[in-house]
Amino acid sequence: MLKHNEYGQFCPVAKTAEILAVKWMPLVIRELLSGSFRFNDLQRGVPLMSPSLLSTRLKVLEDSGFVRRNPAKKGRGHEYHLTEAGKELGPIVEMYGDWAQTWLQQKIADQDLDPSLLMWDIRRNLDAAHFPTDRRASVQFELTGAKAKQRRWWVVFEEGEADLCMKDPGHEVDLYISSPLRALTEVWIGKRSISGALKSGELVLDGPRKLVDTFPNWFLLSATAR
Amino acid sequence: MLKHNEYGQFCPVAKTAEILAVKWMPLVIRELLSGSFRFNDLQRGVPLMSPSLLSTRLKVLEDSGFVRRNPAKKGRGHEYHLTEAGKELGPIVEMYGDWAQTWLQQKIADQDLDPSLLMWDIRRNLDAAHFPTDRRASVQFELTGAKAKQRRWWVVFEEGEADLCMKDPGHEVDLYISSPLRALTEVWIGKRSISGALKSGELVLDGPRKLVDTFPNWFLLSATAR
DNA sequence: CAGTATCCGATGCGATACTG
DNA sequence: CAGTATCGCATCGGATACTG
Repeated sequence: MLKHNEYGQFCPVAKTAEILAVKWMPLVIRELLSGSFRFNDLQRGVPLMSPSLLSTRLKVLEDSGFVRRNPAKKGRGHEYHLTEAGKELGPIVEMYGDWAQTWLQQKIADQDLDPSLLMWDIRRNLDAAHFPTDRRASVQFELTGAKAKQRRWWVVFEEGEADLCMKDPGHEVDLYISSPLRALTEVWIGKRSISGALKSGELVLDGPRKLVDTFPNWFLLSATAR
Repeated sequence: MLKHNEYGQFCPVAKTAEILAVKWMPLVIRELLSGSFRFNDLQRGVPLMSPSLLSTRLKVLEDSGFVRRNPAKKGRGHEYHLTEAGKELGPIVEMYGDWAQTWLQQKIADQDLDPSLLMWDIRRNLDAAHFPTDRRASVQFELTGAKAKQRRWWVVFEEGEADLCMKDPGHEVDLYISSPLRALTEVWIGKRSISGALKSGELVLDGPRKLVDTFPNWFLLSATAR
């Protein structure tokens, strides 16, 4: 008997669809490709997916040989890594991004705006190596228009790492960044330019010249925007 | 409220997944890409999909602007054609095929063998222009091992067209082709070579030299095999 | 923290029948 | 021929709670 995700066709397209044309699956793979390998990190990339469902999806990928699950090097739990076959799904997922970027230029829906998802994405792509300081430094984001609890975020650069906090870590802030949630999201995914957002006054950078001017060097945009 | 195929994410990958990560959708698009544009023809490519579901999928594609539906030029009903945006899904679907071809080399399951799907695919890729005859010609396929009712097929070449019949059209047969269903399927999708299948004696061509020798010229393999 | 187990409701989708 | 309408069950998947 045919399982629910099977098509009963020998066509290779159908075989791939049995893996990819399943709810959440492309997003799980996107997360794995983007370098998250702990369960909790993966979850942050798909916050609306229940943990049990994420677990079963990962199991399918593991059983099919596209993900390898190993005991975590540090801490408890496991690490999930794409196998070579799994990594080869990368170009497909990238094309998803490119295609949407080209052909779905409609406005981002309000319900798709998500401060924590945005900040998590941003943090992952910050280039700490190009952040012009050698001591610890702190950047505060303020997403105007977001709910109070998700309005302020702090990124702490330290020893080449960038950590994201939802609570004020208490350090002195070196750079203040303020923007409406929508504007920063649109910049992030490449729908509008940094310079345009600055000119319009929506995106505001407040801090020492050195940090403001180098902003585009260490604030990297999403993969599809680049 | 989020609809069932939506993810609530601004990420372009998620936006494409809302279209493509839906059951049957990649196969419907594959059919549209491969040149079927009548409802019935589309159905022949996804025989296990119910017509009502095919209908709703087509409607989604139409409403999203990836398919255009026009009154049929001949006969009743409509023609479904991909828009430019829809056609741009072609490379993605092709990569599905390539990826499976590279990474899913497991044996074709028995339940995936389907004589009518195979013959329909084959017919669509026959190159009538390279079939070496100027009058009407007839080729009989015998799929040994298939159920009696799907065992024999006839292709009639006439005026540069190739027609597929499940019933003996009564013409004199110019070329007899015989093969186990599995062997012909594997040749078709590129898992094994024509010459290998001939040498092993599984694929047998019986007819005038001219037709036998030119077989690879007009019997074209699936897109992913090429 | 890193997942699993359980529950239950919504709905996706397959089957069948029907209609212009 | 070219689809639509209806029905009903299976299952998908979201929510919650729980455990090592």
